[in-house]
Amino acid sequence: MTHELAPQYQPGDIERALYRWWTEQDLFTPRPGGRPYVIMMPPPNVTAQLHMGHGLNNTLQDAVIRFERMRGRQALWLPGTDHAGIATQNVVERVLTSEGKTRFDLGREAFVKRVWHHVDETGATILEQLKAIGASCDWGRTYFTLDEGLSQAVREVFVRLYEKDLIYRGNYIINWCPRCLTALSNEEAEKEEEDGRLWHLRYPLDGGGHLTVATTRPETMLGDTAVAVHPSDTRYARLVGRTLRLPLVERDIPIVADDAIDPKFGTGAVKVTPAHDPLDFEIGRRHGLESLNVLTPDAHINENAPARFQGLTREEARKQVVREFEALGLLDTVESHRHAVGHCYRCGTVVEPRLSEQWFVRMAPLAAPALKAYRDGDVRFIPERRGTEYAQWMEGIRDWCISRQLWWGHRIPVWYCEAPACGHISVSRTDLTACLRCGGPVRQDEDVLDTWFSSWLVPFSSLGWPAETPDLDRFYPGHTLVTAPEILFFWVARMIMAGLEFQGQVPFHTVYLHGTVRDTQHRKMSKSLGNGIDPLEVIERYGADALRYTVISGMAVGTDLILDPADLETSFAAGRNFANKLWNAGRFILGTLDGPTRPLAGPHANVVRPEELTLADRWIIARCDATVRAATEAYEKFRLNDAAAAVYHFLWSDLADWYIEQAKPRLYGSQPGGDVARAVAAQTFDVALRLLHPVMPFVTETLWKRLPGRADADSVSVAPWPVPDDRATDDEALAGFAEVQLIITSLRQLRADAGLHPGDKAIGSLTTAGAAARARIAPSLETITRLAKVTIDAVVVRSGATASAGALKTAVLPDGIEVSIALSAADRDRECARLAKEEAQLRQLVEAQQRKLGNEQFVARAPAAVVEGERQKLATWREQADALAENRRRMGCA
RNA sequence: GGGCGAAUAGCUCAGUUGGUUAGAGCGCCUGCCUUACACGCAGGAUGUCGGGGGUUCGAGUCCCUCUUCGCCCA
Repeated sequence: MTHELAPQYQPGDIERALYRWWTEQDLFTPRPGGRPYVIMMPPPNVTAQLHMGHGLNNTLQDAVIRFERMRGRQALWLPGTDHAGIATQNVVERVLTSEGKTRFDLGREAFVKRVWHHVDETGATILEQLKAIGASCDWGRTYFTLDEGLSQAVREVFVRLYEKDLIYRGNYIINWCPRCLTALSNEEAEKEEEDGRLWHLRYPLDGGGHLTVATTRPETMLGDTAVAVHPSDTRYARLVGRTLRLPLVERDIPIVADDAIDPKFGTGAVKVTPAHDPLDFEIGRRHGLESLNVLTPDAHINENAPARFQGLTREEARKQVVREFEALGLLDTVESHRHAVGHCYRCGTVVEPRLSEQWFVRMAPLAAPALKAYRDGDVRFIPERRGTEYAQWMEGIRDWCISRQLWWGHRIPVWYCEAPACGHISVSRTDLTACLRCGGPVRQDEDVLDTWFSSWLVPFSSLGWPAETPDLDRFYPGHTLVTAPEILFFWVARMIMAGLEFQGQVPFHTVYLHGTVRDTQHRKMSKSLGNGIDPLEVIERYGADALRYTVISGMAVGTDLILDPADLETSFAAGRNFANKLWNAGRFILGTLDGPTRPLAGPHANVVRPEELTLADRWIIARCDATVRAATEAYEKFRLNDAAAAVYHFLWSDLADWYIEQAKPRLYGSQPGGDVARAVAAQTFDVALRLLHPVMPFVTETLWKRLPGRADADSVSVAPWPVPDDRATDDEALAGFAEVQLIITSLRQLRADAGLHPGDKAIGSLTTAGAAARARIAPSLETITRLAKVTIDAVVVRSGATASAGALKTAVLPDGIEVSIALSAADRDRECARLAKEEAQLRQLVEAQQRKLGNEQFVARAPAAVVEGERQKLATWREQADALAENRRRMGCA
């Protein structure tokens, strides 16, 4: 069997074939039986290419779903793709630009056709790429947000909300991207702190003098229709109601008093531009001011401004306005000023607040139940603090601008009557050709809906809603959502609202928001910075398991994942090395087996009886059981890094470094008890493979399938999850083998300190203070001498007379155990110095401990068990220190 | 401006309700191709737990304060 396995694990040979086998066996379709467990994949953009963010997000989801699948749940991980309105339209428009065309050259119909063509060609790419990392999705249920059914869901929701008066159309200030030429929601305009300036501009008063206003955006003064001050501001009280002459434009504008003005900001007098600022818009409404739009959709000055400004960009206009104020002597001071500026989340362009007619969702009625669900504990966040962000957002909820001036997406299901006297607005689940009121000709709204307006429905639209399907019945509500914190408001919060509104239940109970992938300078990985890592390249070089291990072990709850794009070796070698270690441990264990092993438990005739187990057997079984408990608890708490670390330590340190090495003579076959050692090795390895499978599915499956007794169709991905076994708990074995390990390690230290060549056997001795310790350790003498490469004849109870004098290098262990190796005379002085140093360290500890125990307060107030523990420590250290002193005396140290 | 979080070895992070001599992985140093693995084995070095103050018998852990960094909202 062994000859089939190469000495080094070659993931490339194995992964692709194994993934195909998994899907052929249909292992990722929910298996009837257990309770459902559903994870909705955050649908990637249909045109996206896999990046580390996807790699991280989907690895975490896969680990969770594989864990639950093995625990016997009907595990559904539902994949899909998002049509991503702006992003996808941008992609295709860029292609057109390279052909020297615009979407307007093609016209709407041809353009949309072109986008579909592009999506059909490239759409499946990212899902195919997810297969490379091992994603165990149910591909048979894959959806696309523009599919017929999901589009029907969008219409259903639009109509229902409209009929409940939760969708309305209105003229408001929205965030406008002058590059994408569309409205954005508040969430899509990302605020960033920037160094700007505050210009103080003088506006002449009628009848002489002037009023100074402060602004961060001088160019908007072209659209000013008032200046506002706070009503209680005594500096300006007498000016309210008077008129100013707006410079450059030469328009008369009033001075109004409004509570919204902050008297402490700037001069306390604020220019009011209702068409270009949300606050100013409200002020304008209250005072009946005109809203004068001075910008074109692509942010150039329009015909409402004086001719010399028309056609300038907003940046050019700003300079020009400031120049002219300066020339007129109307520029007061200019100070630097930090402020938040909105940027388009798709293209980064500075957004323009713009007065425009759009469709909105009235959010307050939807937010109230969503907030209550959180407060009631129906939905929880990991880490918890994200919940407070969620609650804050819900409390300050603002209406959602859902119309987009794009062509790619769900067209708004609204038809305007063109009959002159009617003007009715028809909203419909089906396409209309006639007005619902008068039967006259209709024209459909030109705009499409925000992509998130379909994403927020995914937890049920992907299951067939609005149709009543078995899937909806079976898989709604789901359980866990694993996603990035960036889309907490965009997506997660809105899904909760939609779930409550349309299904009456939250769509999932746990939201795990993981960190962000960053480079070593803690910058977010991005295409534009060029600091990204290509997951497919990592998989090519290190294997999918290595990628997954690195990502999971670096991803503690609440932290970011730091990777070095310039040094993949540093980031990913650990995972590759671990896979290889596992491979070789498996290679060795499998090589020792020539058939099924004896069972360790159960009502079998050939079951291994407890008295057949050696100390090492009992120890590894107990360690294995402890690892089952630790790993299971960690997975349950989404502490996947802890789960990975627990199994890593068990496999590498406990099983490979200690158990296999200890058991080698028995495993090789010639020694008695070989069948027991083989049974213990094979079965603890089996458990470890199952525990690790959610993290490293490929290598674990490959090895697990080769264990004896497996049928061809068996897969670890649906093997039962290991359960803790109280009979395996064995504190005596844990302590007993730990003592043996300490003795071996101490002897190795003595060897290394003495500069012995690793190949040479040292002459040593092992003494105890009493007979009990001697009896305990004696059975492990073979293990000790073999693993420490020391010749020791017997464990001896020390007495004054037997204390050996001369050039011995000695280590003093707890419980009166001393180990020694023979030392050449030349090394004696060095050894004396080392002993003196060690003793001094112990004496310090003893002193500190005596102070602690001499403190009456401590003895009186600390729990008795703690005090007793501290007494034990003092005794041990004192004993060790005394023994070291005795050694120095024996060796004749100065 | 409001709210929240973080600061522990060179790096990335653990450290559960205060109670071993503060740990792991990687990196580093030394010696080894010991027939599963050099993607390995054995050994080693490294921390005023961000600064200051306080509570306590006892503080990396709790409280206050300062500094720095990050996140969310305005």
